[in-house]
Amino acid sequence: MQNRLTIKDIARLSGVGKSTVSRVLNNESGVSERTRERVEAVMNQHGFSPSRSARAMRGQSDKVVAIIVSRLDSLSENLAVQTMLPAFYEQGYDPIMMESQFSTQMVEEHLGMLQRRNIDGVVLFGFSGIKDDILKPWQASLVLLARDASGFASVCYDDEGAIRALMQKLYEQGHRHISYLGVPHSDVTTGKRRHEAYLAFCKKHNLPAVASLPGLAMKQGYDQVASVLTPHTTALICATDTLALGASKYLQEQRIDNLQLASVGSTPLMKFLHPEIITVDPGYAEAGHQAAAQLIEQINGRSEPRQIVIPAKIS
Amino acid sequence: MQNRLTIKDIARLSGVGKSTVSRVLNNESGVSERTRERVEAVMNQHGFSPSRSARAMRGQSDKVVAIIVSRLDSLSENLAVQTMLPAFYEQGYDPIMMESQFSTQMVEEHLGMLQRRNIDGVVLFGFSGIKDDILKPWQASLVLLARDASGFASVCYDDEGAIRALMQKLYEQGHRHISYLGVPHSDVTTGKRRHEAYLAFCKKHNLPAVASLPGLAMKQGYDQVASVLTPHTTALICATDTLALGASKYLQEQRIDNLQLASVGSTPLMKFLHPEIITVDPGYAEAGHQAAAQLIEQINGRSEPRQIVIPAKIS
DNA sequence: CTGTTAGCGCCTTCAG
DNA sequence: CTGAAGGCGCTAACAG
Repeated sequence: MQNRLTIKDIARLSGVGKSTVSRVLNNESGVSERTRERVEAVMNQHGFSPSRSARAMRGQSDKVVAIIVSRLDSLSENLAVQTMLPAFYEQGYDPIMMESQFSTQMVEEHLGMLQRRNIDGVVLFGFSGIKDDILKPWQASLVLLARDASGFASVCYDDEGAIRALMQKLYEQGHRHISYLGVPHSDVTTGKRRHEAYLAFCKKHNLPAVASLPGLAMKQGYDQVASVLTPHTTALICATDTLALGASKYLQEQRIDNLQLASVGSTPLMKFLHPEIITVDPGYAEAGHQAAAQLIEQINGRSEPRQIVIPAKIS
Repeated sequence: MQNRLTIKDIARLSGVGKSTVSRVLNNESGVSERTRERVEAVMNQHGFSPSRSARAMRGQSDKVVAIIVSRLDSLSENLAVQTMLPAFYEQGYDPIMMESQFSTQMVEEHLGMLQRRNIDGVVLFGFSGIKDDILKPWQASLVLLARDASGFASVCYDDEGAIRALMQKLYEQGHRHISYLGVPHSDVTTGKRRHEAYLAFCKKHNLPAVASLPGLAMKQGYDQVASVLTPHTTALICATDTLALGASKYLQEQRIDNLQLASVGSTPLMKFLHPEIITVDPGYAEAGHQAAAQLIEQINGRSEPRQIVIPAKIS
């Protein structure tokens, strides 16, 4: 870890000047093919790699980004992060992880810390309560996930499309009494948009709407399913897989098995525990990919903040 | 993000020399109280924070560590990482995340990458197949989690104690036909040690041992439970919560409800889905904490590689 | 095309 | 106790 070579060494070893080595290193034009090859040979031979810190000091960028997840054990966020990591590595960025635990205060603290560390960019998994002005300083180097805000880059799921797809499927199967278990409107995407999509479909097809919006937690699903079940109910849509997990536990306990469950989010756990549930994949993997790509483009100044929506795929 | 202040600015603003500012920054002795206060005042006033890269360049350490998890969605590893992150932040270390997906090749690649980046240390969640010689170069700055290897620092769970505690509990409840669902011996800790602890208990108390070691996956638990159920079986121990999840799905489907389940690993998901299962907490949270602490001590040269074992807590 | 010359922000002698 | 000078590894002008 100690006596690593420097460009100076490489220069000496290949009989050229430091700057030539630097040019080769950065694939700059204006180096003869012969010289380049020679220098590259020496580099490989010694397994040379330039000092990050030194480059950072000159270039202002240390090629570090942060990913702030809400919870490390969020099934959906995991899927997104899983595709994000390789994408960052590929471009030479080191992703550091932080957990917000759905606390705006933690987000603030983390962002403060990141700013002091002069980090290149941030992917933030959004949740309700985050105020835009906290994010302001990051406008140019932030990608919001699962949430959008005007002026900020974001990668969102197609909340409306996802719900509509599920409803459509159930409708085609003949269901006419479909209940809904969701999240309060204070959560704009998972809460409001999905619920409204449900209501819209019901209205359009003249179906009775029976809904409850307890929250994101499994236990809330478990506790509240009963409240949306009527004697006519034949199907139930859950806004998230977590809610569906809670709901189905209740249904199982009550031995209610004449109900078609459907939910947004086809995580592996869900697929395994309840393959009978109709799910729609909001495209977590794709979202992770896009978020990383977008952030990198922004960092390199090759893109303005864009708002991306991932199409949902029924599965 | 652009024109941050430097110690030079602070020096000018407080009417001292750069070196004095540097001394204050590093809490070095040999600065008069008055000067120190003045400089500190200016620093706070301007929210000054020194450039990481510049310090790194001089000091060799950029205060970055890596955490290599096997899978981002591992419930147990998540719990450990959750306590690790704050511990690292507190000491000024940035933890970057990597996923090995149980592939030794990925581990190699990641470690190579980390070495090139001149990182300070690594926490590696071990699994079977990792060869010691790959880790050799990291001997001084690596902490192995959930696995041990001679010469390396490690934080392990008390596999034997955990199983014994579960067996003891079941035994006290009157169970005499306890089956076991585990992991192959190629996995030394979760596989071999736990299984042997089971066998030892059976032998000591003269119980019949009925076991199968399918693997780590939920589906394997699901597929293999049947093979360890005899007409006499009244209890079943699973080596991991994941296996237990798979097993209990099968039992539920078969409407087998006269079986006491027990498992190592009391993750929140487990607690929620199956509160009736007897679990023992291997101390994931504590392990994360200790791993971070140990790594930091090693980096600072304040500790040799130690092998730590976390006591299991029945819950 | 290539080498030389300055720094980037910080820490570390070495003189005052 | 404090300031000035030098250098860490690299990039970016500027000369050849």
